[in-house]
Amino acid sequence: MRLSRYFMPILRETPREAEIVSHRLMLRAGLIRQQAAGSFAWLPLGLRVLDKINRIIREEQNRSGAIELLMPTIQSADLWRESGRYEAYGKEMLRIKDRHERDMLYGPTNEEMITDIFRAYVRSYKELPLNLYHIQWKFRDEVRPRFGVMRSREFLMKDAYSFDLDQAGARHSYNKMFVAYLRTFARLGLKSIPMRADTGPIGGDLSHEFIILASTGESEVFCHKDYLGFDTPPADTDFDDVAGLQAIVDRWTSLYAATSEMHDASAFESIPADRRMSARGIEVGHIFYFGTKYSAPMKATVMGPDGQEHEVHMGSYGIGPTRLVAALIEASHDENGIIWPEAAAPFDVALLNLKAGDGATDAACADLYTALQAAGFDVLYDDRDERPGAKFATADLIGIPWQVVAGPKSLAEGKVELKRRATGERELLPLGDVVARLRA
RNA sequence: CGGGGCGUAGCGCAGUCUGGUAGCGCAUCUGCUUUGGGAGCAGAGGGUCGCUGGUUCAAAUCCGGCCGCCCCGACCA
Repeated sequence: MRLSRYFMPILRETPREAEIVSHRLMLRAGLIRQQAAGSFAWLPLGLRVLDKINRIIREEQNRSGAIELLMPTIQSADLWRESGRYEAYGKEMLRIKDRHERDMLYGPTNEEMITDIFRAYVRSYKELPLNLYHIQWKFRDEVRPRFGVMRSREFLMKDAYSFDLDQAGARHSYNKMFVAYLRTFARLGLKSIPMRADTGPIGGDLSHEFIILASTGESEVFCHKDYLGFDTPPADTDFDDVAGLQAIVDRWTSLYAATSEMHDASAFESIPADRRMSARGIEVGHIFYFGTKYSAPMKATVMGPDGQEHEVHMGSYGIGPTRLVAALIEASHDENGIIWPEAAAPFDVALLNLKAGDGATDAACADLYTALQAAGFDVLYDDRDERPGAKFATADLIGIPWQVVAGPKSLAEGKVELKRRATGERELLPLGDVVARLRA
């Protein structure tokens, strides 16, 4: 993409409304624009990041056996009356009437609707297990939206819903998502730690929040330091291996880890002092098992091998992609701007033409641009007629992992400079070596 | 929902206390010079001062009502 033809409205100064670093940087780098309290337009650069995140989420959901569909944002109140939540859900639910005065709502979540879809088609235990997910906009009318997309009213959510014949099956479904989440966050360059979460009236141990560590995180977390060294389950993990998955989950839940709400000081104190870690974190995922909470009132049943109808055991599993964008920035930035992990970066390489308009420099950049694209890299080519300083500042701000800097000075020797955004390391290398170096 | 704060040019701000014809920086446009860490000079354009009543000869400024946004707390992915 040629920057001169792109739409990337960066801000030199920080808008007043932004307090936390991710919000400031998202506005400055032209990722989002606020349209109302807790409601944001995703500008081209931000949308690229969101798409990258969604792609990884999809790959890992699919790998675990979950199946994607897409449900509407506007739902009928009738379904929610069936589950009893139309009355139970508070003012966070945005209630709407259509032209016929029918009660509608903008979905804050989709348990009722997915249960309706399930019960309409699934009759037999032989069709289980089943896990259906979608990535769809949600709306929760928060009393006080804040921190940009970290806590907005409209937000994107990947929500998956599992259906099983019994609790043992549901546990395995839960474990699949548990492992898929570990892999998803790891691929985004994040260290996530599953922490026991409140299971509400259901009880049991099947609810975890996935927390990533960031010094500016919203909540205080306490955990055993050894989690930092745990390996991520590999790509070839067998999701049908019940015992194997359980072993992974057991390991990842074997040590103490809790947010302040679930914190047990005495349990924490029993960890050797040098293994204790208290830090700040951001919740990026939440999974839980809730049994027959919806299948019972909504009569979602299947015929079991015993010839009896069984209410299915369900679980739901959420990740907030829009919130993840902010979380990535909170976890990775410096005073100059964003530092994207390669997997989520809007572009792979920023190509800086330090003297646009100069024949030799333009020609060298054009060649590099073509070669990098041919090699499969997403390249943002800064071909604007700007001073070098402005280009460096822009590239640092938007956080593209690699900068290829081409100016008359180095080109005179047939070389360009390669800078790694994360570390600031620079190296001079011959024009022809750039593609190979980036591939390494 | 309780407490606090802020609405003046695209962005960041001054001006409000003490009423008197709306200003600064950045950005934008034109021209020239410049080109390895947010350039210089010269010129230009851009504002119903959030909205609405009122007081006054006169309101960004004083008074009332409303709207929007932000921060802290309670609540949440």
